[in-house]
Amino acid sequence: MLMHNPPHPGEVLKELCIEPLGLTVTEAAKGLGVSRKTLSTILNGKSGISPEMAVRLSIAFNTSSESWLNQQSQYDLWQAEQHRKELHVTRLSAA
Amino acid sequence: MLMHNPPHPGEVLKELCIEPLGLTVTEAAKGLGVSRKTLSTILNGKSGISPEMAVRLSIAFNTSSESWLNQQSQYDLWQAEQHRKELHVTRLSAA
DNA sequence: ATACCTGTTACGTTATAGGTTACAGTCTGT
DNA sequence: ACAGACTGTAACCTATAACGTAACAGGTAT
Repeated sequence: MLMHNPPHPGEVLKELCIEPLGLTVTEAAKGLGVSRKTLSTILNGKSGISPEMAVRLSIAFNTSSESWLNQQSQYDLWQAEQHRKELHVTRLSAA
Repeated sequence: MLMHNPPHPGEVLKELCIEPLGLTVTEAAKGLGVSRKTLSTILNGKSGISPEMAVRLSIAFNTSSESWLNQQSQYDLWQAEQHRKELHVTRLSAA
């Protein structure tokens, strides 16, 4: 289980890829083959990185698609773990 | 990038958790706090393991939620990678 | 000031996880 | 043998989220 709130992958994308290369949202979106809106919502943490988007990012930035999707998974999982106590789940053992 | 088609997480869940413990779908669903249908569709590969479901599984089977969600990510990513060629993405470098 | 480009928001579409309910098959107990 | 309870699954509906198109507000340059 993770200890600290992982950053939203869109934040990482912005700081590690978009800004260092001096790319605008428009340019990056065009390169990724998505609308400006789609990229914008990701960068602002409004939506997550889908599996297909992870592949797009891997092509555009020559990275691994796994790293992008794993970041998203860690983020989603941390959110879900916050409600662990509220889930009515019982330990399961041999019937 | 993964080389081989990863199994659907539901298949793993069935073979590693449900069947070894001799649990029925009904019993397991009750323990997990979800409907029989929800568990059934997962076991049959009709739906994936959501972040919340990963946490449920981690509680019920005393495992890590990460392992479940990562399995799902690997599965989803492999599907997305199959269409890598069809995505119109261009390499992005400094503007 | 007028035209263009920026990023973002509003709206509609589509896909999917989830619950409730209904169904078909399989036991079990009279 | 059959009535009842249980099994897993399918049908139907709802909620959430990713995506595109189009409209918007804020700049900048001509």
